[in-house]
Amino acid sequence: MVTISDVAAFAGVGAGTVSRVLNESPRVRPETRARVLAAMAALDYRPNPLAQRLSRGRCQTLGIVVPFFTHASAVERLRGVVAALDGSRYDLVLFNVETPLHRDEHFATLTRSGRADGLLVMSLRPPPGDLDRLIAAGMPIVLVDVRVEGVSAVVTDDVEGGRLATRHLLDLGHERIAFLGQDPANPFGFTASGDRERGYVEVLGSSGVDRDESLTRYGSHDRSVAQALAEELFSLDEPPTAVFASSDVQATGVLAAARSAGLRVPEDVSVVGYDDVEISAYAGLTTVRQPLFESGLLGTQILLEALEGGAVPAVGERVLPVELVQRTSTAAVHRSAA
Amino acid sequence: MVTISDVAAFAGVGAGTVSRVLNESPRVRPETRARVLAAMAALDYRPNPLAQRLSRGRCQTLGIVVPFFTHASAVERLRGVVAALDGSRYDLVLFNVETPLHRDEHFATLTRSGRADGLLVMSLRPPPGDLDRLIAAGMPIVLVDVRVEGVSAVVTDDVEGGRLATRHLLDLGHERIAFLGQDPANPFGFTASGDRERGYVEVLGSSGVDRDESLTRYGSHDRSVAQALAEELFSLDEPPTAVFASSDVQATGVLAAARSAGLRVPEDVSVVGYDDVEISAYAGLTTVRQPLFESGLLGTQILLEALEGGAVPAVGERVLPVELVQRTSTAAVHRSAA
DNA sequence: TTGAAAGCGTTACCAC
DNA sequence: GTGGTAACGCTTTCAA
Repeated sequence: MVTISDVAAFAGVGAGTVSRVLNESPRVRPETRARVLAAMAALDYRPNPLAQRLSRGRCQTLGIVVPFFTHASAVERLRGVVAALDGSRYDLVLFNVETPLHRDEHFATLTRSGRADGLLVMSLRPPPGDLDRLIAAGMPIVLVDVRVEGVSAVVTDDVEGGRLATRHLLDLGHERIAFLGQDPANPFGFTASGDRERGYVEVLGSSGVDRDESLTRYGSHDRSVAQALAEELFSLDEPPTAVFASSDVQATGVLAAARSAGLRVPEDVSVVGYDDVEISAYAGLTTVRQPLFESGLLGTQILLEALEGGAVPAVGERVLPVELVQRTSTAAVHRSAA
Repeated sequence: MVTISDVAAFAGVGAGTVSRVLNESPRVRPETRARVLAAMAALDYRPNPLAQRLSRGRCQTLGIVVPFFTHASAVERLRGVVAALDGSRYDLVLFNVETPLHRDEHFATLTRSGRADGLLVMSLRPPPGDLDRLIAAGMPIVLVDVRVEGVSAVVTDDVEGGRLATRHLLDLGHERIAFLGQDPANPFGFTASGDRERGYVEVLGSSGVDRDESLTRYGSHDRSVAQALAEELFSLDEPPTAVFASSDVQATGVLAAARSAGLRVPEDVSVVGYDDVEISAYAGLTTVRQPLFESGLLGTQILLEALEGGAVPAVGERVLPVELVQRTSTAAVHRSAA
């Protein structure tokens, strides 16, 4: 393994000079630089990243904490992260979270800094103690899809998204609109589904439509779970004429349930999803689009800026827009059915 | 920042002893250990990973090189990788590849070792020069979904997969079977699609069915591209009665094309995919299942073993099984249509 | 069993 | 401009 002092000896200079050449310092005479470069080439020298990192006190790494990274929406966000990192000198290390214990373990190890120079946290609230420790240690942190007082974040307005979906269904004449989402009291403290539900409840209320609590179902993010819940809804004495699912994956579960119940979409039942992931266009799903890719991209860019700037980033919140994307899973309510 | 010598001073021992406690060496008297542990707790000491890595000469990191990591099949493999890494002390750093240039850049930086202690390479052939350099440097490497002489690999038999799909369609009485896949002369040198095509050609031949070259279409992995290609096929004077697509994503494009051409699946046309990703069950797609999750898991386990063992791993090839999964997108050919 | 000290390969400060 | 030389914080060898 050829080291910096080998190069220095070969070129007849000091190690410091080689380092300066390496780091493109202007304080090196051109001829010296040339000699050093020649030596590096001759010896096929590669600086040892480990030594650089220790010496600089930075590990050239961005940590991404993401729950259920295989979910379509998470993958889409990660795509944005990777795009933002492309061409930068930072490595991306992935911390997947499937359980609250997982989350705590990751944050515990991350507070022993040196594993990441900056942190992008998706959808989940870091444990307060660890968060304080990280902030105190000067670790730049950007949140995506979750907000915490005093931390920069890229978010969307989930309540508004819930309103958009519900208003769309009301406009089509639906009144028996089911909501299928995640229990607001989930172990991770995810708030997105609950916020969308709030938008749904709010719009129902302001439209003078009584909310029928029996049309609300909570379950995990699995398609199969959503399908089972939707089958329950469809077998009610007075089934819903429309279902608002708080994610597209769940919405496809609803579509599958409709199919197995012999219901036509959108003739017999309308379905609205949330996210607009890749599968949604294929499924013809009307949905609320949130800019997933952009959220990952922007969050990472903010983080990189903070890292380059050196200073602690100004805390700020960027709100990305949501919009309704109309496809073929929604239509005017079929009055005779009701 | 509290360091190892702070702890040593506090506990009244040498730094070496603290290190031994840290690394669970048995050569520490219990009472000494207790004193050191107390000191660490009192000072809230966290070892600096950067220093540990430099000193040990290992960076506790696994590099994963993966083309198009957002593709469903890649995500599923990554899920296996993450599962295998869960609980290990290794970080996962992700190198996404979208272009041949991308690939070369990643391998070039990786050869300056110190960014990863081991490498898992998916689906693509490392540039020979870099590969030799990496192997010479003693970097453990495991390939998944690709084989290179002299390197450990986890693979499946894609030719056999192609045979399974084709035989299934022949058994159903189809003879005009289209193949929709990737150009064997693609810039990455991906071979999976080409191998599946070989299986297809082979079985057609051995069954005495003439292969109609006009029923072969090549395109990128996008659903929309596959859909367009399938639309071409369906508008032929003598359209195919079945399509074998070399991935499930492409197969769903075929399904969409059938839908837009007014063809019923499977009554008018049968479709077989490949991979068995999550969406396939939802789409009711008959497909050739390959163990994606398992391939990532096993590849990573082999890599970890090599890393723990210290020695260069024995070069070996693990072949995972493929199987036909029958769903509702295939049926006996409708003779009257032909 | 333990302490002292020599690495690990850079960077960065301080003279010259 | 450049060389010499402390750091950086840990692991590990060598004595004791």
